Amino acid sequence: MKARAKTAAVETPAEPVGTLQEVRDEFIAEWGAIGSAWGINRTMAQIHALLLVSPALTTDEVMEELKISRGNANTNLRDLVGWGLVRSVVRKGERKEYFEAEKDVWKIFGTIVRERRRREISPAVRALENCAAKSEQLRGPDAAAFHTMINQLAEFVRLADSVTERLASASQGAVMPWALRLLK
Amino acid sequence: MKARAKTAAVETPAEPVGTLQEVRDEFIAEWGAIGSAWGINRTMAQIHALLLVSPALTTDEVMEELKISRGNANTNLRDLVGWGLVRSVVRKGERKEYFEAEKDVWKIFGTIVRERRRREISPAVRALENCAAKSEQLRGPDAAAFHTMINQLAEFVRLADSVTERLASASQGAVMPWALRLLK
DNA sequence: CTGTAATTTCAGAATATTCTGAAAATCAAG
DNA sequence: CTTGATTTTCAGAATATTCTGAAATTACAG
Repeated sequence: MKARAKTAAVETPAEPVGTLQEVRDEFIAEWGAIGSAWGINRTMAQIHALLLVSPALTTDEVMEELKISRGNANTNLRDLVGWGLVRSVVRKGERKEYFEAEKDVWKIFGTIVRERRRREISPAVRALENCAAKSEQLRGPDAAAFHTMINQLAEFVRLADSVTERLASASQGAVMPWALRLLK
Repeated sequence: MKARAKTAAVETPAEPVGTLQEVRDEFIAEWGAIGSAWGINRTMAQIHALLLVSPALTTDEVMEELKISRGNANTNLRDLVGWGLVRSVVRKGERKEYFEAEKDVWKIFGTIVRERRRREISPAVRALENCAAKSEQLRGPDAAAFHTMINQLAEFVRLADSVTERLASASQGAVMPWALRLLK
């Protein structure tokens, strides 16, 4: 049960910082909070966190660790697979399905950016360009001001869309020097 | 009521694209949807959209346009002012307060990035660094793997934090060439 | 096939978020 | 002060989201 090194009990004179189990749980809770601040379902983010710091786990192990129902675990694991953040692996000779998270932070970042672009930015671009096109037809002073504003927004979001497209497909090696340049 | 150019009724042989009123409402609905996809309250995003394409409005005008209650309008207007996306202006001789949106898209972008960094990224950095520090103390093979993962995440998020800090305070003139370089 | 483990689905329950409307507080002019 | 316009607050209602648990389905070994 205890995931402590065997020597720990006899020394460690300083204040205890918590067991691996405790720090792991803290991380899972934090990552869940971070996820929900960014529009990702809290449980999904917690499962993701758990898998980031675990070997491949089964649905039952995830249920047990996070104390969640089978339906909840199944749905969110599927969603994570859908995002491309988790893959399911089958071990030969076993019926059960195991789930394993991608652990390369740059790949994780690329996947999230790509998915959010696809699901949220690109539709927004289309919607704004549609409004911009319609406002083009309108005449009158109010329409002119409206048209100007919409066009500025559309142009800006289009630029953001292009930038995220590049970011999503770039590798760490490509992004780092670029980030460092920005940081002076 | 009709915000159409006076000539429109006699020509416009092509299919009508909608009145200014209609396109404006479409834009407000779209911007609301975009906002909620990014973790911003839908009504807040709609009020923001309305103010983006309007002159300064009073609380009552916002209520009327969006068909929302006084409490709702007041709270969300205050939040927008808190974000720095809207300012309240007082006209001499009038008691009522008017609300006016910042209309420079680059300033809007900077404000949003700065606020999200302050409210969401920076706390995440602190939380992760806290976990990283605690995991440092732990011993054992499981702890080592855990520690490695947490450190990679912490380092990555720290980089993201720095980049957004720069982005938030940069002007259009500074960001554009940098974005264009990225786009080849 | 048959039996059983594993997975998926989904109606209703539990939670969380947002909104309303009216009362309370604030403010400024007289 | 007093009055009336304006703004703020917040309890309860309405809505939206997420979760549970068990039944239905699927998949596979024998």
